[in-house]
Amino acid sequence: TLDNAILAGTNLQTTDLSFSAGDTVFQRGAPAQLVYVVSKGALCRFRPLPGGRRSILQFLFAGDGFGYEPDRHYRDTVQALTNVDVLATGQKGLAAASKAGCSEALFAAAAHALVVAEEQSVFVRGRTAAERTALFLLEMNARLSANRQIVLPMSRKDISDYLGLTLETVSRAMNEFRRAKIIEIPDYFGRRIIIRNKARLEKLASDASNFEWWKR
Amino acid sequence: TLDNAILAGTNLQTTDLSFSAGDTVFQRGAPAQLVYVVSKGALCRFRPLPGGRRSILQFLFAGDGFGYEPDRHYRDTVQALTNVDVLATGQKGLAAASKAGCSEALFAAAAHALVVAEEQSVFVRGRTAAERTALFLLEMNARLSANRQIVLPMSRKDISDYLGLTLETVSRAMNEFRRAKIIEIPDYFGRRIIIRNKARLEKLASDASNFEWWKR
DNA sequence: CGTGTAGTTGATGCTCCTCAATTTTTGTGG
DNA sequence: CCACAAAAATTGAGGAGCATCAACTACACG
Repeated sequence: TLDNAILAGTNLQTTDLSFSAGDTVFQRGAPAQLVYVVSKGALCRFRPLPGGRRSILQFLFAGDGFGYEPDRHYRDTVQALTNVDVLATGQKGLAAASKAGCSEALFAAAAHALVVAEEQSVFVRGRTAAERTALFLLEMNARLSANRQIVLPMSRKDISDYLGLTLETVSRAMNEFRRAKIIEIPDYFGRRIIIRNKARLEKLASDASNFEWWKR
Repeated sequence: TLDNAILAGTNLQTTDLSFSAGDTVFQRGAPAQLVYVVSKGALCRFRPLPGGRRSILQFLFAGDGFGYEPDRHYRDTVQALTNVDVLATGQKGLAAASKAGCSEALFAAAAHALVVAEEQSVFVRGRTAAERTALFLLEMNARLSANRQIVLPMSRKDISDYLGLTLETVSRAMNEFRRAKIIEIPDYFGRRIIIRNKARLEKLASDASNFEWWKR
């Protein structure tokens, strides 16, 4: 949301770009040249960890911005989960623009992004696998539900790297929800999900203090 | 560090305040009226969790700022760990000051605070108890070591709430370090600590990608 | 039809949490 | 200064939860 404000406040020249599923938009450590906004599709922003694991910090959907860095280099890697269209513009112009007029809005956006990041770090702690999975489903429901069903753009491994679990544990948690009639997973290829009992899901996720931190 | 910049950029009237060990400076949910900077002593900023547990987001030492909120209410509780002196000023004047001149510096500070929060959330994940404890000791070493020894102002419980572990696990980890001659714990509860083998501590903490994220 | 991929399911073990007892240090009152 | 209680830390035994390893199933692709 910080990146959104940065792009919104500018009337700079932008470029349309497309990536295929699996493409890397940029890698951690590369010189930070562009700032992006998602037009269509889904991506993830992550940090590679020792041992072939990843820590996924954020899933990115239409309207989400990414790629702004206070320093010269990208701190995370961003990869496309599906085919995506993005809007990009250079960082150099942005620095000038921020000095110009819209720095008040920029500060508000940065402060808000900080709040979101802290809330997220609170909620990952000390929670059980079921609680985190329930929270994840509610978050995805809020962001990409269409006529009462969710189509997850990410694999079980992606979810597990986001929640700090293994893909087996995520799979088990989801199928326990299914057996308990809380959700439905129509296809065997388990990406389409229908929430049957949102109240119970919220109860599971609750205890987790504020389970609505992702609402902007 | 966000709060620091906010106070640094202002020439507002400030008040000196003192708190005793254990005092609550403000509670989550209370109307946010003041912004603070620590002059002397140590505090912690935390979120109460269901089950009598806490998630400690930050330990605060001399020079650290806290209490700035984009919204009307404090999102966390802040408690004094030792006797502390703080400097405080009202938030109303700050809003005006930020609109005036120093918003560029404010944005930079907010963006930097965001980076720190994200780095921290990465490092809490997926690490073992020993890795986290090693990281904690290195962080405290960087922040409050005096002639080669650290005097921790916080209890084992505080540390465990910061690292997302139990106090027993923290105690065990520390004493394993002691047995392995990595650190020394002479006396005075377990609060005085001398690092004997910093290299090995860093090796333990490493794997944890960037183990120096706390250096401003 | 095979091959590859993503997901599910099961068995086993390790790490850390829980509960409980003991030791060490601090503080208080005689 | 010493005895006593309270607080903080250490240590141990047992158990819960998740990771790991491994097999198996359904679907997609040529």
